[in-house]
Amino acid sequence: MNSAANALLTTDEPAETGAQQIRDAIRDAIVERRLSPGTKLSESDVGNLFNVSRTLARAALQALSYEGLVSVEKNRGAFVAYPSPDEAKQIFAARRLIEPGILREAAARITTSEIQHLRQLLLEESRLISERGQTARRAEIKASGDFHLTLAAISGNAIMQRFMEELVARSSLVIALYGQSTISSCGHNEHGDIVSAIEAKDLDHACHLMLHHIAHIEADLDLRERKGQGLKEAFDL
Amino acid sequence: MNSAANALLTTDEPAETGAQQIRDAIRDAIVERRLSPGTKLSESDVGNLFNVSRTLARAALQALSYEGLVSVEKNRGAFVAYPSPDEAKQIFAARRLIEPGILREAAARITTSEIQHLRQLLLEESRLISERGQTARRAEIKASGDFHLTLAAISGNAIMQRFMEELVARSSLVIALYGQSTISSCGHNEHGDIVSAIEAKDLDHACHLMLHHIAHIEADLDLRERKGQGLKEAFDL
DNA sequence: GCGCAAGTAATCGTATACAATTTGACCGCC
DNA sequence: GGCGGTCAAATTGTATACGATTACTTGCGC
Repeated sequence: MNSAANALLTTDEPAETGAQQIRDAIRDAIVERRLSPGTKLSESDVGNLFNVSRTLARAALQALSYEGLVSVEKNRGAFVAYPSPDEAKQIFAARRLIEPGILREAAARITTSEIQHLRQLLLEESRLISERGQTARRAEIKASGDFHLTLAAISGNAIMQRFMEELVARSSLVIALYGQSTISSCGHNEHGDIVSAIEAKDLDHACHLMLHHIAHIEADLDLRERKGQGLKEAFDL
Repeated sequence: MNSAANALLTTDEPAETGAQQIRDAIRDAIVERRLSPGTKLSESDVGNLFNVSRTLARAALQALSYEGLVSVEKNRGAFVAYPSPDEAKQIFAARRLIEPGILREAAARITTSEIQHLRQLLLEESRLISERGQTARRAEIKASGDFHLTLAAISGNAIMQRFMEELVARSSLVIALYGQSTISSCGHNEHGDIVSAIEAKDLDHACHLMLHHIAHIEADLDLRERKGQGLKEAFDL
């Protein structure tokens, strides 16, 4: 749940308009890899699944297409996005470009209670890593992303926060497609090191660690054209 | 027209699906300040205006709300976004954070023909500045933004390009609301200086100029709560 | 005259219905 | 047997219709 992260400073409007709930549900499913890239998301099917009309299903899918999580092809349907290696590179290039800036901004505004909150997240994350089971894996994936999102939230810039939400979500897709090792966050807890550097007010070091962290994630990818880059829909299930 | 900018490397799908055409039309109107912040955009009115059903009008407005150009209020309607001073600060903070990175990326990949293209844009821009008339003013606003967008396009990162499109569009709204001097781009052609710095391969200087350029735009704003921040809809036309 | 309340008009939220396009299959023809 | 065309099924694109919520107005009571 990123509700923990959002609880910090997002202005939540409890009355969500149906379509948004569906959008969030599908997004969670994609980010947690319950939906594989390339999966067809028919408007009718989505509507039936959530017991709403095609109108709402369509709206939700359109919304997800704006975030780059699903690609809608004219008169053909919506599919869970299947990022190309080039797109993957762009996603991580964008993160390398953005995250140091967010980190600096966040470090300048961070309070002791927020640091505690971050440490809490890290604890939860490491607990999930040690745990077994698919649900734990999914929770871990989400927790790993929540660290970066929380940092963005602390930075106080809602726009950058939204950009990061998109980038983190799409990163999850890329890792699902091209990741090699079982899990994204490698052995050492690089997140913890970053927090420590922030706490020590060593921003340059923190940024350095962040860049390395992103590089490590990217290094775990095998970014080669999958067999059937163009005919990916062949087995879209 | 940013078609000139897009012509560089965006993959355009000529068959746009109705709603997108409307979205683009409204976005252009907002960016060119033919629509004032706070203006009500009723779904029915938009639909009638473009001779389409409310369905498409609604889709277009939803899309624009994702870009932050219109704000839809539940059961009340859609309005041209009325960015608060705080939002305005966040928009420019985001630009300061992002644009240097884009600049570096673009400078690393730029070709001589692209430099020529940029110079062409600058020429067109300065021509518009010297010209009189409202249409020239609107074209100038667009041209000023197109410089930044073209730079993003040259960077080769479609994601960052999209982020910049949103930021530039929203900047236009902010300037419309809080701008003091007649036009955003101040006296000296800072854009030209940036291109020169790029051409000279002096990236640090180019970034420096870019940051100053953004600062200059921001310095021209009077970011104080407008009278009636809350009752802005009182005279929404 | 002012404040409050109920009714009414307008607008959005959602569902359903119809039209257009694509896909896959079947059948005849070469 | 392979190839091309035509037809049917499925899916999306768009429009219309109905229900719900909000804002406005009108009228009554004070």
